[in-house]
Amino acid sequence: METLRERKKRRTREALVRAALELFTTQGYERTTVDEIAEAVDVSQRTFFRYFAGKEDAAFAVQEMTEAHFVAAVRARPPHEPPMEALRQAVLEGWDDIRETVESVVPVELYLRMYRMIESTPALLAAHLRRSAATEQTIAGLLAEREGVDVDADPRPRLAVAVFAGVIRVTERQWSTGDDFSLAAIRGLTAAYLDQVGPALTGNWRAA
Amino acid sequence: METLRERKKRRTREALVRAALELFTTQGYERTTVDEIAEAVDVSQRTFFRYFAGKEDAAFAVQEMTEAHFVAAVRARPPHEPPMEALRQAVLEGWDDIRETVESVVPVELYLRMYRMIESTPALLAAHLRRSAATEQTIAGLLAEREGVDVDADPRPRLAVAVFAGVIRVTERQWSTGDDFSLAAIRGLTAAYLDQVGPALTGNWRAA
DNA sequence: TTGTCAACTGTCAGCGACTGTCACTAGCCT
DNA sequence: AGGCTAGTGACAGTCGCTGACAGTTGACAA
Repeated sequence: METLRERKKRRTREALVRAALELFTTQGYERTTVDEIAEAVDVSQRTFFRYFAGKEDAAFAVQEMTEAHFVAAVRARPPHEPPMEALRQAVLEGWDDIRETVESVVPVELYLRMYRMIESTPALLAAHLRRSAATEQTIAGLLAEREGVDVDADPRPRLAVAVFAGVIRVTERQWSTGDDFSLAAIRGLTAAYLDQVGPALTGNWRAA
Repeated sequence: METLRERKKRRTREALVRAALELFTTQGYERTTVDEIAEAVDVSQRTFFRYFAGKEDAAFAVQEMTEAHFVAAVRARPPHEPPMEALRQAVLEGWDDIRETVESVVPVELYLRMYRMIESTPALLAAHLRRSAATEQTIAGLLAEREGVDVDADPRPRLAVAVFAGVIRVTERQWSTGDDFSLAAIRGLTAAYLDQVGPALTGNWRAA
């Protein structure tokens, strides 16, 4: 069972995340200082840095949970599914699950606002892309294992994941700049865009 | 013609770039301070920041030239070429041209070392990915124009570019972690990986 | 050629992110 | 109850970066 000390720690951490996201999404990321976040939770700046490696870390605390969920979702896919189909299903079916997990820490609405803030803040976008690249590595490893090929010898796992991730990026961007921020919207976009990959690669587009 | 002032400016800037890349590649990016770079060229720290928006900017000074070249190469492709073919040719044929341009500022060997440093330094990798994302936007616009479609209404331009960029990323990574750093090597990898996209997307991989 | 103007530059001062150190408090465990 | 230790606060210091101001030097006209 959870000791008092651990409980306090978890509370402090979650309070810091909530305060950080709230401040980031209202004043902007750069204009929010670590001191402000610490003060909002009534701890010292030094303590903030004991919970997070940096300001950036706090900003991605929730994203980290969703990434872990996606990886788990891919891992849970039936082994007979072709690679791209497994990725597709994992991302489409994962959202409801993710929603619940997120809600246990911060309001989903705050999570969505933060998502947009990441997309529109260069420093955060850069960090997001780097983190995505790391996740891609993990997924590539999973696919290789599923299909029984060697990740380093066979380029197909990494290529498939890179292509998939590229589509997801376009989807994210479109969703975050649109005006419908519902989960249904991003699911619809994801499915539609994945279906458009084939047409986008073949021939020229004037014929259609 | 170039005035004395402009000549001095250009020399200072190029000296700063060379000093920066030299220091970054030998001591590492984080362990190199702006003061060191400025001191190596015998200017004040303040002057460094008048030439570059930040330490990061200096690190990507050369990359910026190659990106501009790639965009120009795509723009120069015959309009009848299908989109993906235009990108492929632009990247494969662009290298020799780029090599010359790079050489006019820093030794190619230093450029290659810097490339690897970027791939292996999280902060630089993040910046690199963000910059790539920006370039992707530009290319997507070009493709849309070529094909006479609307970038915002038709997802295909962005999807095609995202897929292409994903493949290039995998190629870059493979090249920078391998042991053959020649231009021929990266050209070969690029062609091979682009050809592998189709197979990577369809069916499962065990059959092959 | 010379004087004026604008462009560059150096110096100084300061902010914010981040780190090391050290003393201290508060939960844990016997 | 009392020792042990994880967690914290306070303080000082480094580094990236910016603003303000003053000095210098090249450009260009008279």
